[in-house]
Order: sequence, then structure tokens, then C-alpha cells
Amino acid sequence: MKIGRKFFQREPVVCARELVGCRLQWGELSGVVVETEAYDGEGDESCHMWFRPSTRAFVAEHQAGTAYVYLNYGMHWMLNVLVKGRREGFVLIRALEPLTGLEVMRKARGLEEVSQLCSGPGKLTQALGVNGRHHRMDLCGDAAFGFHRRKETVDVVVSPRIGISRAVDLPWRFFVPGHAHVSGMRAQKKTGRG
DNA sequence: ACTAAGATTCGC
DNA sequence: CGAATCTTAGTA
Repeated sequence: MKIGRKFFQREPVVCARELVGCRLQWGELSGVVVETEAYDGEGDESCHMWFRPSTRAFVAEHQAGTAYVYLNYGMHWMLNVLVKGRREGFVLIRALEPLTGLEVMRKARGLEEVSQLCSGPGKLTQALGVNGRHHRMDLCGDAAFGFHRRKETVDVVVSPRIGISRAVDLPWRFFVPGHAHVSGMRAQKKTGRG
């Protein structure tokens, strides 16, 4: 069952947690969402809304469920969903377990290993072909692009977000524990604790 | 016009 | 560990 706009008319943290375990359909390609992060425009200094006027304008001009796609580090597209409930913000899609279109993903990534296709926010956009053309796309309108509930359920655990320099302690990363397709950055290993 | 920083990934 | 690569925003 396709996830409608109402789902995204809640708080970013709630949407981020509940999207884990859902299926992302992207044309002929699809995968199970196994990792997300929430970014809240109110009080979250790592959210683009905090320091980018253009992002605040984007939020004001679009409805919940709209894709927010941007280029990071000049090379990696990041796929987010606009959330507008009591609080406004975004859900970053960080990792997928590929379901369909494996060969297309392998070709796009230049890799064979399934666990390397979508195990990171930059990896999955490359695998799915997500880019600036998808910015502002309504993920609740187009039948071929959006999220769907699944019968299967998954465990979800929480941790601080990865790869950011501000508001690093907010526990707003949600993922399936021990899942092979969850992103594995240095920051994860770096459990540096005095 | 110039500078700085960034929700990352890959290779050495 | 450090390069790759470019958009946004602040400053002159």
C-alpha cells in the first residue's frame, strides 16, 4: 500500500523511524529502507533549514512528501523527503536493501557486491539514478516513485547521526540492527570516547 | 570575485 | 588519511 501525504504531515523524527522497513519504489528499481535520519528545522543546527535561506524557501513553497535532492561534496546526491507536521524538516534516506533492478544498480555503481549497492546515502542515489532532476518531485503523487508499506516487519534501533559536525548527539538515526545493507562509515568505527 | 564548509565515497 | 568536486552563502 502506497504511503500517502498524511504520513509526512507529522514530525520528522516520527517519519524517519517509521520509514525504516518500508519499500522505496523508484521506477523499475526498488529496495527496502533500512536506514534513515531525521533533520528538524526547529533547533537542529545540522538541518539545512537552520543555515540556508534557500532551503527555508523550499519548505515554505512545497508540500509534505516532496523530494528534496541536493549535491553534497560536489559529487554525491542526497535523497530527502520534506516533512511538514507540527515540526518541519526532512528525512534523509541513508540505505536500502535492493529488491528489484539489481543489474541496473550494479551497472550504475560499477560493482557486483549487493551489499555495496545502496549501503550509504550517496551510494543509493548513484544506484537508483537519483539526481537534481528529481528535486521537487512529489513522492506522494507519482505512482512509480514513492514509498510503500510492507507486510514484513523489521527491528529498528536508534543512534546519533553520522557524518555531521553540529548537533552530533541528537539520537535521530534509525536503522535495522546488524543489517548487511546499513551504511558503514569511518565515523561509525570512530567510537572515540576519551 | 574569493573563501569556507559540507547529511560522502573510494583508494592508498 | 586525504583527494575529488561544486553549490550555497557570506564578505569585499
